[in-house]
Amino acid sequence: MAQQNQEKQAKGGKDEGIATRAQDYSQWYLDIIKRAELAENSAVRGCMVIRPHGYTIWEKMQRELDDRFKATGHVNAYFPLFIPLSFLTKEEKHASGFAKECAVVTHHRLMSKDGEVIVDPESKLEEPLVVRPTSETIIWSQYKNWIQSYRDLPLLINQWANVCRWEMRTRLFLRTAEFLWQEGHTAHASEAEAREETRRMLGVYADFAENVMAMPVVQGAKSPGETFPGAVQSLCIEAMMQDGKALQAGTSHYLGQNFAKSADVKFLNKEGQLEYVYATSWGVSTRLIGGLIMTHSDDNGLVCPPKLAPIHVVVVPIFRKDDEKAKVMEESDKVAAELRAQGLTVKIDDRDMHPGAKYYEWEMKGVPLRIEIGPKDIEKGSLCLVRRFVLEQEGESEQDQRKRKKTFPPRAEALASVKKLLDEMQGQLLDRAKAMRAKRTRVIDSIADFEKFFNDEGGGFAWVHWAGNAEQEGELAERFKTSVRCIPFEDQIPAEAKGEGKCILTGQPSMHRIVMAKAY
RNA sequence: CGGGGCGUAGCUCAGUUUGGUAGAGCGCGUGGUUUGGGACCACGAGGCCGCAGGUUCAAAUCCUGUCGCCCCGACCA
Repeated sequence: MAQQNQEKQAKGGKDEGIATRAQDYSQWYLDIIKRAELAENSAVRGCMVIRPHGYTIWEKMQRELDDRFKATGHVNAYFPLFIPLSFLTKEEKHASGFAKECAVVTHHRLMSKDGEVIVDPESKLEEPLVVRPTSETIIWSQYKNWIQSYRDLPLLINQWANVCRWEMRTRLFLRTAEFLWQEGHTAHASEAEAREETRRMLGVYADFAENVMAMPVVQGAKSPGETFPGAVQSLCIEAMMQDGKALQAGTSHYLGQNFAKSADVKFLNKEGQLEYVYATSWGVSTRLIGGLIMTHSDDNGLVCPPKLAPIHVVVVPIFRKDDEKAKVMEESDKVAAELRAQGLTVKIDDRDMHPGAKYYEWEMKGVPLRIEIGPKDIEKGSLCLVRRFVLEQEGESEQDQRKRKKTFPPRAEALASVKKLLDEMQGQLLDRAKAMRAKRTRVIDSIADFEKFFNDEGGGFAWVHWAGNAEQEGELAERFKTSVRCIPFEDQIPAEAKGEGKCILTGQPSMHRIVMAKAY
């Protein structure tokens, strides 16, 4: 950003630019988060402060997801932040999977000494407490008391919580030491039912991603190497960001009887026999906000799908003199009231600033629709509607595109069209994201083409036949920084990628193609 | 955790080579003129130069340590 700002200053421009995607994609991502006031770093390494504009997006995500969880029969509950160390050691694979990234509480008291506050060495806990990296262990220790009979099943519980994973390298939203998420934990009387639940909740995530976030995803299973510690099988949704890298946007795990065994949770089935319970867990996190940014935003700032936009419409009053101001403000209030009556969130920006400055600011913050109201509009009985974005047309100048964003419909017509317009924009975002993904998706049958795709053509999703083992996957990771993102379900495979073939690396027969990509 | 870069006003950065009273632009406050794509004038507020030691008559500047941020690796949702 420094270089760009210097350029802008040299041109006499304003010191308010962000990096462009072409210049520096990761800087662009960070600039947007900062300038749209979504989040910022905190005094604690790796932990972020989610600012109101960002948190509102999360609240809207929560509402949409929670409604879907309830509609599929789940209820919310809350389990503790702290997990006794001994709990975490019960399930061996699970424990070793998280061992390297756990925060541990060892004392319970502070004291003053020589003017400083120190940890009181006398207050050492008998058993250290682990700050939850996920809650399977503590939840299942409780489920033991709740489940005796098949009549107690299925147990369908979700919790909204924070979790802590002590990451070496963090990035706002995508990977932070503490993050917010939901974790569903269900118990079932049969493997089939648990597997069905695993798949159902992945479907909920996919529906949410596409229809609320306007972010298309590929649904499938994780390779053994990427399976959740302690799970029998992990399912995932994978989205493609604008730089062609994959983002795991949600996971749903079939846990088999692993946690039931480690927590000793048995139930009496209809036949009167004791059996271990079958389990699932599934989660999405604030990482989705990172995915949202990298799917839709542009060089002017955040682009937010209307369904998640903290503000749907910003009204910018325009006036010169006091008598104009009175009329314009009155009309602005009326317009806002009529839109609010339609259930829309409307902000009137009446700050004493030039209108242009406000336009830039609200574009940066991703408000989908702007209404400019000035004396001319009142006189003509029309409104000036400005969309946050229009679909790109080739060879179009910035000026022309800006014009295309604006319309001046009669007042009544304008107010009646706002919801339709927002819906249309929601749809356009999904279409645009799908087109972007299609452009960076290839069916690939040789390592040479694979290399060309990732090294020369920018990369993306490569649909390849794969029969390699974990070690061979590692070889590709070393050479191209790619990994198996998911083993897609049959219905997720595009027509041109269907059918059997030979492994791209080993030449061994392969039943169907998988998705390889670089990943966040 | 390894390699590289950077920490000076809210932001972006000069100043560090060669030690000598802390700078610019933007932003912020007040007053006035302005307001249909980032307004202008005047006045003003704001920094123990990331932090802690050390060298020195004197440290933003030299030395040591430490913390944080960014980029690239390894690890990960």
